[in-house]
Amino acid sequence: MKFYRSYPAGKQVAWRGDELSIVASVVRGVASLSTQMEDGRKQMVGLLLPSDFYGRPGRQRALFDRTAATDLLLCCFHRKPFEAMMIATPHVGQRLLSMTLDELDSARDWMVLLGRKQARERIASLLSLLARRAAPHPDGLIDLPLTREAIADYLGLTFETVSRHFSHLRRDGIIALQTSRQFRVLDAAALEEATGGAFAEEMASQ
Amino acid sequence: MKFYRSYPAGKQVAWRGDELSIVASVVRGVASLSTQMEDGRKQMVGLLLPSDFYGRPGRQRALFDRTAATDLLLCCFHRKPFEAMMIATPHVGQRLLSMTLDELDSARDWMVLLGRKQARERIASLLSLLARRAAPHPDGLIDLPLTREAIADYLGLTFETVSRHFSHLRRDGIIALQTSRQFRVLDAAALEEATGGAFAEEMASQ
DNA sequence: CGGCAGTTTGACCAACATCAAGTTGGGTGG
DNA sequence: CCACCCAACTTGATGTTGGTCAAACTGCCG
Repeated sequence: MKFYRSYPAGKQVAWRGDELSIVASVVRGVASLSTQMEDGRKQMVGLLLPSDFYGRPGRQRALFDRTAATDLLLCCFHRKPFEAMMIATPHVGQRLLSMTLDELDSARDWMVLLGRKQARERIASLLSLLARRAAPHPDGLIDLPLTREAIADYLGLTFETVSRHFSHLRRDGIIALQTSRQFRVLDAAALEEATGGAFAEEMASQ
Repeated sequence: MKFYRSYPAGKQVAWRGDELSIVASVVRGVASLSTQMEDGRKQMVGLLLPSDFYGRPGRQRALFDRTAATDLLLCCFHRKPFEAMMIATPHVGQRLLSMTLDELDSARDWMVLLGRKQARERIASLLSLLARRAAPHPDGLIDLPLTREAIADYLGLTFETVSRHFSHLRRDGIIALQTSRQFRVLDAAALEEATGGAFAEEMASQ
């Protein structure tokens, strides 16, 4: 019933409007959810890191594009049997409800970022998020699983603005860039300060 | 087990961090979910219209402020017994999961609006949303349940920008403003055009 | 050694924010 | 009943942030 699928970095996993025949959870790698407007403007609406779930029990068609941001390994279930299992074993549904509510809170946090934060704050927020969620290498180096363009699409900016503010944060001594895709936090307090305020979600467990 | 509570327009129903002892659904009126950053920047992250549910089964504390945008009537349940009922009758949980997934899709649509749409498109999108969801008066007049400032907080703009673009849409013959809190759609096609693209959510049922 | 995608940086520009007057309209008290 | 008040709204002048356009740089792959 359970099976694995892998996708190379950059590969589109599913398109908006596709039949949603499977649900899945991320085992390794990073996937993104995004939409594109007719004129090409693009907005990422979710970033799926290892352990995150993706799927829409009870829905026929995908509303957003799914892309493998890095090499990606998914643990998949066919949707129909999964839905049957949800009905048979209620606590699966309860667990899924709880995860969905958390995702909703994250989405709302992101709305604050997109609606009110400045470019520098948005980038600091993303770096802070990655520093918390991504497993750092032993030397404190953290992989950036996204290109400048993908970051821009996530933060509602252009890739030029993203690049500029990476440079600013580097010049300010807050982060160091090893390559353009790996960074290190030099001054965690200053980074936190630069985010413009914690996410509401972080208070959830308190 | 079920009881009703009403609040006058403008009244804060609950604050971020409050004990979440009840869950509720909106019977009449409009409520908003919002956060405020330390420096006062405010972002609304959800608008609750009649029939919408609010509450977080399984969560202790509210992460967002809740305010009555208009006079508001809520149908409330104490959280603990409600949670017990969810466990006892699984289809309540399934229904709630489905509603939460829809809300997540709406939130993601709003992220596109906040991240990528221009001021005029944001306002057209909100008017289009209200035209679809709010019951119009027999003569096609639609109530605006929000002040310019609340609209600005929802759309990630300032109230001046909101006011200016209302005027533009009026001058363009797309809408008419009866008072500043009631409008009529004069050219539905042009309004749709001005939104910059449909919400993904609208495709859900297809 | 190209070639090319991804990135950086600069110069300029446009959209929206900010600051600053006015205007409207409903409500209150004289 | 009118005068006043005040919050909500409108409109204008100016400033700032981030977008756009353009050019060069890096590093990886064939």
